[in-house]
Amino acid sequence: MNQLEKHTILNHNDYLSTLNDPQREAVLHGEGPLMIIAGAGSGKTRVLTYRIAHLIENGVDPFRILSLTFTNKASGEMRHRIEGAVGTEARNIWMGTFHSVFAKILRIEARYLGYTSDFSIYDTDDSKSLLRSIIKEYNLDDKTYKANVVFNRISGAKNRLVSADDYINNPAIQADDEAAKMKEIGRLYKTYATRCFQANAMDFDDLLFNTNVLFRDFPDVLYKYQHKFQHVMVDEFQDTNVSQYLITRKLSAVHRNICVVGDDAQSIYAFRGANIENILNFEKDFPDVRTIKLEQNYRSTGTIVNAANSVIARNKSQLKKETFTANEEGSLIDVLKAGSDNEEGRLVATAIFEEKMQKALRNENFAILYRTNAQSRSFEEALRKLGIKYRIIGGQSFYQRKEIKDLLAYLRFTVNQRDEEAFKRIINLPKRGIGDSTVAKIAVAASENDLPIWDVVANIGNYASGRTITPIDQFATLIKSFKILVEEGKDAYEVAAHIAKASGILRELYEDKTVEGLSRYENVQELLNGIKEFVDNPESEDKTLSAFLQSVSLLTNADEPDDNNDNDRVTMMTIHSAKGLEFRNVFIVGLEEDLFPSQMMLESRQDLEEERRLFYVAITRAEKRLSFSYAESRYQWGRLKMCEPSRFLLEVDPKFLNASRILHGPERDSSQPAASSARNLVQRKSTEYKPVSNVAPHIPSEGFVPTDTFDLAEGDKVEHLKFGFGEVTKIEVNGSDRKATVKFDLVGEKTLLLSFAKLRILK
DNA sequence: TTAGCGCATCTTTTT
DNA sequence: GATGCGCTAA
Repeated sequence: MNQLEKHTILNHNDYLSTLNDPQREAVLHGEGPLMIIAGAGSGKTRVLTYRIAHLIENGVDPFRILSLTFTNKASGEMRHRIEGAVGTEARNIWMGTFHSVFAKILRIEARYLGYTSDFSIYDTDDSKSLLRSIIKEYNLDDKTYKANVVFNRISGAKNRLVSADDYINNPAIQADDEAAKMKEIGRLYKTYATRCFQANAMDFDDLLFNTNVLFRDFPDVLYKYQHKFQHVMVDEFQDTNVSQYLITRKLSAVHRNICVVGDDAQSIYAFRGANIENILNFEKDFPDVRTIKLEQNYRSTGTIVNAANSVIARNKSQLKKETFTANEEGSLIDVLKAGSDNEEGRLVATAIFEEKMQKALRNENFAILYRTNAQSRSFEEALRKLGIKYRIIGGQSFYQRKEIKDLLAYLRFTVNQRDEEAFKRIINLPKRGIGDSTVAKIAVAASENDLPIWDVVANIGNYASGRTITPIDQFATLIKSFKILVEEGKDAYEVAAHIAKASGILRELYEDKTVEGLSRYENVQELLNGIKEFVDNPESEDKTLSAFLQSVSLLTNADEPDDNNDNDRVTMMTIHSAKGLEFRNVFIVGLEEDLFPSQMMLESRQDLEEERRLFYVAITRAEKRLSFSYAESRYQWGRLKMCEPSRFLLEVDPKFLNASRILHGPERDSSQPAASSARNLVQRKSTEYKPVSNVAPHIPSEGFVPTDTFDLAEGDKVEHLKFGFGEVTKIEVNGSDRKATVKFDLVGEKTLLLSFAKLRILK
């Protein structure tokens, strides 16, 4: 470290004086286990940053600090801030997400587990696609065995460290599956695991599962890392699952310097196996733990903090914690009520526009938070119309686009010819006349001769004859030529640029002159630029294609290629990805029953508490001003759905709501859903309906009537809040789905889901 | 045997 | 809005 850098180190007085007592105590805590229960906005990241800086100042080698987070965003932010405090030494800290850090370790130790260090990482799409083909091979009904469900069962098992054999031999699990009429899941799990292994591939859960196996079966390896990491820190501890917790516990068993930071009120990943119990178990596993609570909120106004507390207080399971703030009261929470999703978009966009003008704010001061990614559309359109720049985090991320995944599949297959999913993706791309049945034949030949698929492809002449031989042979030659580049030691960019051209991917996209084709071409170019950046970045020590793939497969939405110098944008994202962030003004939108709280969550887990914590997380993102919005109807799958306001609106203590300012825009909505493909437009035309205008705005002051159940019969006369008078022509009951077709005087026939419909029966 | 088209189906959240 | 599946023409 040079003199100048040393100068940037904060001295004790500088930073300690800015902390309150519990914060300072957490920073200065020396050896031994430490648990920090940190409420929202309590300066948690600052404490963690200073703590690490303090350790380094006191002589701890950065190489011997392991700091784990959940998102790339969070770890990038932390690294940046530590660098600000201690200089470039911060780069040496082992810091990253659980998945990226342990992927790195697995890559180093791969041979112990029978993998090579070039192993592929299957993303969720790869996993599901593999499962689909296994389900097909077993001739199981894909209606009962849905890839999604099977995948979730397997994932859940892995997160509890249940191997395929454990799964099959566990009577309780088997009884469970039997009850769900899916007793073959164990077999599917076993085959899935085998196929992943044969493909030299790990899925996301394997990265943690296999780390556990590595540390369990190879004490020497465990010993090495146990001694290496003198200090272990875990951020967002409430979101760790059993698998993650066991890894960190093992790693810190020698030095016992483990510091976990969490807030049980913000645990929102139970669906991924997160286990609040970990917080409770922690005190059992480390009886000498020092527990520090950070309860003062520095982020939000009094109104926001108190409103958040009024919501979370309804949860039964929680640790004792009193969050408070010394900040100003601030303004009340606005409630925006819209007639449709498009109008909701306009109301929010207008509110942003006006607030921006009045208070001279920047776009980046605003965030729109929603429960599901699909909700972003109406806000995009409205913001665009007002000329407000925005960015969307998440959703269909850059790395999930077809053209990107296609090129990445080529790169993956070049590095790892056993990667079955990559193979399936590229064997006939661009079209070279190798169809499904040919691929199936290759697979048969491979399993008959007990060889990897690639061995058959590379020597296709020995296994088949006929017309398909030529294109397969050409494909094999192509891949071999790519491999040679890698072996010659060319860097990731050189290889990738060559592959993009030689594979024909670029040419095919270039010839597609449609708007979509153009943007795909640009996306591929952008990926190549990204690879160039990776290669040119002095921080990446390993510039091989393999290293690039490892880093890129763990990137997701948070790490979109940046639009650089243009950061003044309104941010839109799901509440899940908003955790850890803060914005001056926040809009929580789509506050409708069954959307937020999500219907699925209520049906499958009966867990309203997690949804409520999610609401709590959303509220506490706001610094100065908070708005809620909901729509009375919204398009879903090309259909109009009637909505009830969310019960969560009622759970906020009304004294924090600005009920007098409930906004209601004019309903002159043509409600044309955005049509991206002509094909779907034709399909949608048949269900098109004419909107009705002028619904009397009703103000939810007293509360909302809970959804009624109706005893409808054909021939009943009904009144609908929005469509007027009508007569029921048909009733359909399909499981929990109850649909009524009603012929309205004004708008013709409508099919309504009864749970959503605002219907009144006329006697 | 492959490629292309129309149809049906399913939607939570993330690494 | 997106994706998989099955039918049909070449």
